[in-house]
Amino acid sequence: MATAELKLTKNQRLVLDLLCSSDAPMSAYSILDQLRSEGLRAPLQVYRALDKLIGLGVVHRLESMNAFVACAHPSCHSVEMVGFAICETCGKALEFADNDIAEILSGWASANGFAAKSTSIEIKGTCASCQQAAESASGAE
Amino acid sequence: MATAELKLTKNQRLVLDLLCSSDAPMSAYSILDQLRSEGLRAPLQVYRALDKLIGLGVVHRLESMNAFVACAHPSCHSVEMVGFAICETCGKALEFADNDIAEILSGWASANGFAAKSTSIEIKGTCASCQQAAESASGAE
DNA sequence: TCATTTGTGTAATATTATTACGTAACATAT
DNA sequence: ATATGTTACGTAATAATATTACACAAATGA
Ligand SMILES: [Zn+2]
Ligand SMILES: [Zn+2]
Ligand SMILES: [Zn+2]
Ligand SMILES: [Zn+2]
Repeated sequence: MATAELKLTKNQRLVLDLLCSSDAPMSAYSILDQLRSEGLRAPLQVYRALDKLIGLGVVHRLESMNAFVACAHPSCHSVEMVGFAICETCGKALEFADNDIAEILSGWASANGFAAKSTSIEIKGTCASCQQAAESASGAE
Repeated sequence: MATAELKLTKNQRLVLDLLCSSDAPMSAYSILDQLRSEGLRAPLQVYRALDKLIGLGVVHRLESMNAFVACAHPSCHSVEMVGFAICETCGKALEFADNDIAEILSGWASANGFAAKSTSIEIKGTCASCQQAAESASGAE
């Protein structure tokens, strides 16, 4: 994560560091709860920091979950197209980037006269490790 | 819209018909307000109807807007992959289906051991007619 | 210095969604 | 017909998520 050199305010830094240390997406209010000890008191302090970080591309919003996650990519913080595979069992979100999809989507957009600003792809399902866990559990019964 | 032959309850029918007659996505609470005259009183009545209709594939949820829209496709009501281009100016949502994208995404999923259940793609931007309106407005100044 | 932008803190409020509980309608198998 | 299981309904209360409004402070740049 090459976010250390970013010039951020105290609140923005707190939120970003927390998200980076989390292994799963967090809601704005759980971010707030975690940062009360650091002096944050109101939802707006979190939402403002999140807005800025999302604008920088170092945090993404998971639209389908009202949750937020640090960008998994070391440098290329895309705001234009972001994709996640979200496991409904463990709650983790795998970020992916796919040029082919980006091209098809921008092709569709230009063919339809639509000026795209940002695209979000969210796949819901079960991740590999949760599938294995489920298999071995049912096998052991 | 081939939804007439669907066997729905009164509340489900009310919600679906309202969404079909709307030219833009609606929030659950605006659906409720529109249907108060028909006897609906509580959010849950709307959410329950929406859950059912979404399960049938005749209504989609726009994750990024907390809004709901009737499926634009006459027969093939896909639950697996749905895509929308959402205009941030007029609020309308254009539904699209793209086999190429579905294939790439399912390819990514199987390569990563992820069992996908549903996928949502949401493109935010400006639709063709709103772009033209903006152009002619700036040209007229 | 002055003006502008950006960020902060607090309070109040708006919007979206769910839980809990009891009842009614419907299908269908005995 | 009656018992059973499933689905839907209505109401109330509450939880979870997000925004508006206002006043002030810090950083930025001419
Ligand atoms: Zn990213
Ligand atoms: Zn998992
Ligand atoms: Zn559809
Ligand atoms: Zn438009």
